[in-house]
Amino acid sequence: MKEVQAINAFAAISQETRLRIIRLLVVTGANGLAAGEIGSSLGGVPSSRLSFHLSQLEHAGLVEKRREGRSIIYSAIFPALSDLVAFLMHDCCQGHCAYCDKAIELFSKCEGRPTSTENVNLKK
Amino acid sequence: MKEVQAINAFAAISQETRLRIIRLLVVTGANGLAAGEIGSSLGGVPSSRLSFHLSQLEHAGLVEKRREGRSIIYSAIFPALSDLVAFLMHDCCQGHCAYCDKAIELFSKCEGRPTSTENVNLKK
DNA sequence: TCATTATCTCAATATGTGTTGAGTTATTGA
DNA sequence: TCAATAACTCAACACATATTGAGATAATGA
Repeated sequence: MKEVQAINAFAAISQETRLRIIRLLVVTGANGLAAGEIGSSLGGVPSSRLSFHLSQLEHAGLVEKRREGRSIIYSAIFPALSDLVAFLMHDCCQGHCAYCDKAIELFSKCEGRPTSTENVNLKK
Repeated sequence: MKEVQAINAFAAISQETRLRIIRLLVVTGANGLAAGEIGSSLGGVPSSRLSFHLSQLEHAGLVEKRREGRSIIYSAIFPALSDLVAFLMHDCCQGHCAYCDKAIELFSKCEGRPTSTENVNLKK
């Protein structure tokens, strides 16, 4: 991940509505939610505002959309989120922080689907 | 962590100079760096600008400072960074993503000091 | 005490961002 | 084809943020 991308991504989520959208989509997972459902989950965000923020998030590379009938379904791009975290914590303690190293590795495995604890093996 | 704090933190790191400062301080670890060292590591940021950005980061709760002689030493607040990541990825896949759950747990253990892999145990 | 170094504060300016409302495009079912 | 629904685009305004330079404060060593 490049610095500009990281800056754009952080800028995207440093706004109330957008942060709420992303957190909602993180909980929702890979299936995503229709724009309208997002708006109502967030307590009735006006459509023009919602649309504006969704396109900001899309531009920042954090969400993607697909059309399904009348609806446009938005979902979080999980690798983008994990790259973002990795960029922030890169080389923690000069690369000698085993906690962060391992955490970054685990995040990168998330694909927006429920995972069983059995898949989580700490030894490489 | 509250939403406002998260928004302020993300806003703080969505600016080139500040993102670079934080990443530098993450690599540096708990010992921190003097303001002047930060400025020169970043390729000569003018002092008034550096000072402005450091105080923004401090306000956002991401760095702390202490005086040592003439210098003011800044260091990253590691728990704040891990809380931030946790806030973003909270309840991933409705709380059924074992990767993210574990990653969040590991991040929270980082204290800005090198860690040996022996300390990293994935079974609770 | 004085000069020096390190860092911060402040005000002015320029630039960027969020919100709003009106109007537009796309899809569906009658 | 038409009405209804879902979502988007655009322009205008208000507000927030970054940069700059000048000046202030704090600690050190001679």
